[in-house]
Amino acid sequence: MPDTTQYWLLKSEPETYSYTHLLEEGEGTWDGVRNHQAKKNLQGMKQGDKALFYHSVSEKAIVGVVEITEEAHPDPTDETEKWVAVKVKPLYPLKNPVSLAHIKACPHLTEIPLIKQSRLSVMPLSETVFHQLLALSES
DNA sequence: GCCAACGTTGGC
DNA sequence: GCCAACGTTGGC
Repeated sequence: MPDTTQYWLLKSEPETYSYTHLLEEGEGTWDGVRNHQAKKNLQGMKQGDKALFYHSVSEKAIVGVVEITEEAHPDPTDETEKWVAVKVKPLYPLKNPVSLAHIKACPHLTEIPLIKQSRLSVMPLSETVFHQLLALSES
């Protein structure tokens, strides 16, 4: 079987839903998305895909890696049944969180959606970028 | 606290 | 269909 894993970045305010919280729960539903582009990205996710977990606002850093455990289904928090959610489980936290400032300091990473489209909360990453971002945790 | 970037709403 | 007003997100 060819490896068809796709890579993503999920953004959350740690005060609302933190990686620590996800670790405690063991598995979490990624709901509450109310943006069409983010929705489209959620619908593109396949079970087994990997995503970076980014804490926005107060931390502004990538703090961990998660895996998609359930593909897009109706968002339980949405009464209109227009929006979708996925389920994720934590894989491992990063030893050193990768800060936004650190990412911005890398010339080869200035074109990623996290930088160019700061308000998007669910975005695709290429495999290369995914690994480049993880590598920053080691430097 | 401020502001830029977007998205949504509603008047016309 | 256009656009002003307003709300939200998120970086600084």
